[in-house]
Amino acid sequence: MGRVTIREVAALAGVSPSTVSRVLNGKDAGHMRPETKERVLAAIRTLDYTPAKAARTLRKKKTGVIAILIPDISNPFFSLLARGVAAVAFERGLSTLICDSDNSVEKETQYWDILLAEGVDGVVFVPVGRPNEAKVTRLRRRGVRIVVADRRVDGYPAVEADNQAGSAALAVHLLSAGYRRIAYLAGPAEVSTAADRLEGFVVALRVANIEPVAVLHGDFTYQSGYDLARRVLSRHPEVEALVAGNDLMAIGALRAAEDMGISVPGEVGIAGFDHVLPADLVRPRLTTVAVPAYEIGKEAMRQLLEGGEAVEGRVLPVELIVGESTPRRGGDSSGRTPTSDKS
Amino acid sequence: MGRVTIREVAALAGVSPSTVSRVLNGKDAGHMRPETKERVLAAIRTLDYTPAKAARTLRKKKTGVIAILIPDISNPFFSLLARGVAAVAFERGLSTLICDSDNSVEKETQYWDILLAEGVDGVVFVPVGRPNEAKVTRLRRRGVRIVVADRRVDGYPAVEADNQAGSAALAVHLLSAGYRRIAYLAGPAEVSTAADRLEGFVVALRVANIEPVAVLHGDFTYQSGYDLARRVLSRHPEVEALVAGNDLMAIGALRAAEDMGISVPGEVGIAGFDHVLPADLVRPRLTTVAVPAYEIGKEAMRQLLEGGEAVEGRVLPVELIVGESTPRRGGDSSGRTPTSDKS
DNA sequence: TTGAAAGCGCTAACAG
DNA sequence: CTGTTAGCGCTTTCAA
Repeated sequence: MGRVTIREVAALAGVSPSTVSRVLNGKDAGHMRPETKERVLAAIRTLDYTPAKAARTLRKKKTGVIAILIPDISNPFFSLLARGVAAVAFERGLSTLICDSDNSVEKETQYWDILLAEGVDGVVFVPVGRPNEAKVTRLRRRGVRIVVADRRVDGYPAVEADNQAGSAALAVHLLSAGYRRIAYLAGPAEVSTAADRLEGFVVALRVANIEPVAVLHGDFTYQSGYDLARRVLSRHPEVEALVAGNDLMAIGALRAAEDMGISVPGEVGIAGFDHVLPADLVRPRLTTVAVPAYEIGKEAMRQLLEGGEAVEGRVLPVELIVGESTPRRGGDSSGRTPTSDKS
Repeated sequence: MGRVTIREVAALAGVSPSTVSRVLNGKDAGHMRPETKERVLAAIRTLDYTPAKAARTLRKKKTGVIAILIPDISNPFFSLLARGVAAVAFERGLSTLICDSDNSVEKETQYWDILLAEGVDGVVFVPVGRPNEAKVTRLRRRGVRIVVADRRVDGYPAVEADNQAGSAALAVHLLSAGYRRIAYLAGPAEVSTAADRLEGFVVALRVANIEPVAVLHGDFTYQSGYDLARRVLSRHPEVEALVAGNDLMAIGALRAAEDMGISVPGEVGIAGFDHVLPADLVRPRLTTVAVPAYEIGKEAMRQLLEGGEAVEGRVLPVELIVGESTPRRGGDSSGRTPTSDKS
């Protein structure tokens, strides 16, 4: 029942605890008799010894724990990202602590205290909104490295997708498929990801001298996509395509159209962003932009390790996925006929 | 930069470290001068002191960390379950360590070593298959409580859904809707969840003197649902309904039928189990059984805390959700016409 | 090439 | 009611 300690191993091997420690830490490069080392290893095996992490941490002042602070682990995008972080951490022998802030800035703030007490060595951070500077600063002062993922926050190194380029590609695709009257259902204005996607899209349209029919802000949830789509579709019967800030909202929009008796893509085209699993399950298959969530996680973790003082962000490429939800439009640019608008 | 310690707090407050410790641990019930306590609290605030967890752990031999060991965090069912565990742990001031065994018994086994070193106080465990007894026993010997969730494993307390009852309800629904020729696409035979669902279903059919047309085993993934469905649909043109062991497999089956040009629910009905988000996004809406993943997580964590020696399982109720994928069948019981079978 | 000794920061007897 | 003392299990000088 009592834990096996390094002293017992030392005793069994007939050496001192320091020697055992050296073996454990690979500090035996060249200058240790292979025979001694072998005896220690044998003792470790017979006693089934595992070092106590707490003691080691206390001594070294490094926990070997990386925190992943994300808004919602049950969102497949974030869980993929988390897996990416964990994969790289695992390779390096680091543990990961997943902290789910539940889309609440308050809970997120609580977590900063916990992470401080926990003594994590680094944090991969996907903020819910504007992070609590004071709390975060306390960690940074203690030398904890923090990398922001999938967002940008001033003063922090960040790893994100090329949202602007993705949106631009999407816009070009829609334009060349014949869509002109387009409404944009954006994510929260204060999140850089949402803002970038919106801006990339609007700028690309502008090049063709087109303005969106409407721009509404939601919160990246299925429900907000549904609600905004209903609003737009009833107020703007002429709209030809709905572009959402992420896939979840796009799927919500799809259902809204369905519930209003508007056929997709027959009467209105729909596009999303992210390319998360649920989008694959939906019919018509969604036109979207694939964001490498797993890669973002891996890259963020690498940045954490390399710790170059570069506060610049790293931007990963995205890929346009053309589905069935935005087919080429016929010459008709009149939108739905008023009679089909049963808002 | 250097960490603030309990001694510095003590010095500033003009007391001994033990007194500070007492304040920190609420060991001041009645017998401490309020004034002293106030001074300590003030010192803590001015110095912005946070106790070092590692030191505390080393002393108390309790880490305050609960591990959640699950097969796949990007599966919405498990991430919901994990959130349930984390919610209860958070209330009690415990941290949670999410470990993703990636559907691999081997990685799961590795994790037992890590958890041992980490010194977790308890584990909520969703096994991939048959767990490595030896590794798990090491933890248990050291007093680590382990609760199995969403499964049963001999000798462990468990929290699971009433899979048999759910399957029975589903069977009754299908029978009364007029389905007779039913194939069952089960999960892995060695997982109790899959076995219970299958058994509950078959037993309920038997009451009506009916046997399944076929029973095939998959592995709970979308892909296996797809593959098994193709097989069944081409070999058994007479089949009227496909019942899958979980929603992911059911969605796979849906796509398989679609790809084979078989209409759902026109020619064949489909049902699943779990009622996870993606199932909501699919059309036709899936008939399924809602399993309270979040509640299972919460309850498992509670069991961990209560630690009653009850090795009995707690079984949570489920609810039949009737969707559009299994409408009442007309009198025709002839199945699809051979010509529509384009396997 | 190895051992002895001194803590890391905290808590828990045991005194007073 | 509060202080003193002795470690928890490990790593790391410093000596040998």
